[in-house]
This record gives sequence, structure tokens and C-alpha cells, in this order.
Amino acid sequence: MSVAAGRASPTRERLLVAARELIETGGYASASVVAIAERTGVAAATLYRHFPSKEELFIEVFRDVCEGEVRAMQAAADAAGPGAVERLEAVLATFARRALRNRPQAWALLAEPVDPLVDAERLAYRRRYAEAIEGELRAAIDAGEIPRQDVVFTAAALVGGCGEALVGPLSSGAGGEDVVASIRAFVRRAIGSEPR
Amino acid sequence: MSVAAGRASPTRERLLVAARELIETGGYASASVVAIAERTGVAAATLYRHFPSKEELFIEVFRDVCEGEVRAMQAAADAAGPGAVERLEAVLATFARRALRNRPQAWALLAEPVDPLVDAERLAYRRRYAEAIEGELRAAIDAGEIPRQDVVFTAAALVGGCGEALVGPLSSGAGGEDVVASIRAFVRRAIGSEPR
DNA sequence: ACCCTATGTGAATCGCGATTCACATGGACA
DNA sequence: TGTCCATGTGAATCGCGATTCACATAGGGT
Repeated sequence: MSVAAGRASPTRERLLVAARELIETGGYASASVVAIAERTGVAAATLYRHFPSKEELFIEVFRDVCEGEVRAMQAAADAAGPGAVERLEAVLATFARRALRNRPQAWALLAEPVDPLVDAERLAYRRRYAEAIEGELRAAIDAGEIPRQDVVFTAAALVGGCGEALVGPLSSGAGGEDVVASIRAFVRRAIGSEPR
Repeated sequence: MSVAAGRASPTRERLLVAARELIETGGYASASVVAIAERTGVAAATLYRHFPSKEELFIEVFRDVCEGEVRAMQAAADAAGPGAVERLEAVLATFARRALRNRPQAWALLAEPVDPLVDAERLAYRRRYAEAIEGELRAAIDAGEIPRQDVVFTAAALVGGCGEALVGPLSSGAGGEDVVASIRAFVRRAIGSEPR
């Protein structure tokens, strides 16, 4: 009588898109079931023909968006110069650029208050991102480019530090390449890369 | 007929304490009006004899707790060794120690989803904390102990980084002096202090 | 033609915590 | 003694979004 929803369906897809757009614009708070349905051009009840609950819909949106972000950062790493430090800088710089280009989305992804289930998803995303950085850190250490350190800690601190710096004080001021430059400099220092 | 509440009153004080204890134990989520009143030993309606709303009560609790944290960190700075870098390390290390000693409270202070008004308070607190760090950073730069840098950025990143590292991955693992040591090392590197 | 399922809908209903209400009680004070 | 005000209370009420309901409608397979 409900749920299941094989997977694909035009309406289902449009619901996801609508939710995503609403979240990108005004955060989770503005993405009520009614608003999502309205923007999709269907009745609120229709949402429940495709998703067991609003949270499930959110989770799917969240995953999709995160997937895109992670992919972009991996691409940045692979396209970066040879050194491991280069790769790390590229990853964080890409993270920053994308966040600055779409502030509301970054806010929703990183910090906006949200239901527990979605929040769990956020933690998972952060964890995953931190893990990617851990990998790069280990590579850099093995390559002798940076000193030995607690990579789990450093990775978490980098994610948190860049996140805070992006949604915090800069949420008001300008957000150009100078911010990206600050991030690069911070990252280089934080990981203990030799100056210059 | 309500509000005002001159300021002091035994019951008022006990309500604040009860709310604080509940928050420290189970976060904001577990601190409903009924729960707070129950723990205080009064009826729910009584809360409204002393506070215009639950949010106002929360804000007051939040401020009190933050005040204590900030005071502790200032004390740590003043008690630290001579160098500006020493002071910075001491501040962050104290921040970490206190957070590790009382994880739930740290979580509530730093990251737990909460109503907009209280959230605004949180932002203010973070801002204030970052400002304190900015001051120390400037002092360190003037003293020539660390290189010139975007202190606003670095300060925000340090707050975010340490916060994330404390409520994130470490929320599960052990939380001893080794974590504090990691923080010190990270801070030293992140601000660009000369090795050793 | 007939039924069955997938999809869609407007109008309730539900849950649940915050908030208000109408009514005590007890001490201060004239 | 009588009035007032601060404080306290159990029992509604309120708000508000998520969720369910009873009822279409359409296309497809037999």
C-alpha cells in the first residue's frame, strides 16, 4: 500500500530534486513535506507513495549530494601535482571552493540542525571524508614529506577546522581565492609540511 | 502575571540547576519542560513563573556554562609559561581537558542540534572564543614567535578543528593525556610555531 | 468488459511538547 | 481582619508539521 517503490519513477525523482533545491536555498528548515510536494507539483500525501518518511527522503538527498562532493574532491586529488602534500592541499582547497560557491548547501551539509537520522548520515559523511584525508596523510608520512603524527586526529581536526572556518566567520565576509589561499596555508602548516 | 522575576529566587535557581544537569546528562533533547520541572520538584507551569519561555531558560544555562569554560581557559592562559605559544597551547589544552572530562556537556555546547535562539548563543560563544585566540595569535606574531598569517582564519580553524577532534572520532576512543598531547602538537604546527 | 495495481489527492488525524488557564495558598502589611 | 501579591499547580489547550485515510483514475493484462 505504500513504501517499496521499486526505485525509479519520474515523480520520485522530481521529489528528490525539489527537496534538494529547497535545502540548497533555505536549509532543511524550509523543506517541509508540504513545501517539497508543492514545488514538485503534487499533493503532500504523494510523497508517501515514494518514501516511507520524510527522513528517508532527506537521507537520500544527503547521500546524493555528499557523493558528488566526495567525487569532486577525489578528482581534485588525482588531478593534483605529484607530491602527497600537493594532493592534500588540493582536496581541502576543492572542499573550500565548493563550499564557498554554495554556502547554504555547505551549511546544510556541515552544520545545520537536523533530525537525528540525517544527523547520523552527516557524521558518516564527515567520517568518510576524514578517512580519505587520513589516507593522504599516511602517504605523505611514508613519503617523508611530513613528520610522523596521529593521523586520525589530524584528519578530524582538518575537517573540523576547514568546516568551521568556512561556515563560521567567513559566512559573512567575502569568499574568494584569498580564503582558499588561507586554507592551503593552514593545511600546509597543520600537517607539518616544511615551510616553502 | 508572569515573566519579570526580579532575578533571584530559590526555585528559579533550582530550575537552572536541574536543566543544566539534564543537559549535561542527556543533552538538550532530554531536557523537556516536564523533565526539568520534575527534577526540580515543581509543576511544569511553575517554570513559566520564572522564565518567559524554555528557550530563555536554556540560553541562561548556556551562558552560565560557557562563562565557566571561558574563565577556566583564561586562567589557564595566565598560569601558563612566558611564551605566547605556551599560552595558546595551554588554552586549547584546557579546552580539550574539560571537554574530555565532560563529554556530554561538550557535545551539547559544541554540536548538539538545538533551537535557533540557543544556536545563536552558541555561535556567539564560538565567536568569542575565537576572538580570544585571535588575541593570543596577534601577540605571538608581534613577539615574532610565529609567522604572519590570517589570524581570524587560523583562530576559527583552531576552534573548529579542536572541537571536531573532540566530539568526533574521539567520542568513542579513550580520552587521556595523549589526546591533549595531540592537540598541543596540532596547535603548535597549525600556528606555524618553529618545531621543538 | 472486468479486475487489479500503481499512482495521486484533499481532508482529516496524530503526536507531542510548549504554553496558558483558572484556581489555590500563604505570608506581608494596613 | 481583610486585601494583595508572589508563587505554585493540575488540567486543558495550542501549534504545527508529519502521517494516514478513503476515495479517485488510468492503464494493462486476461
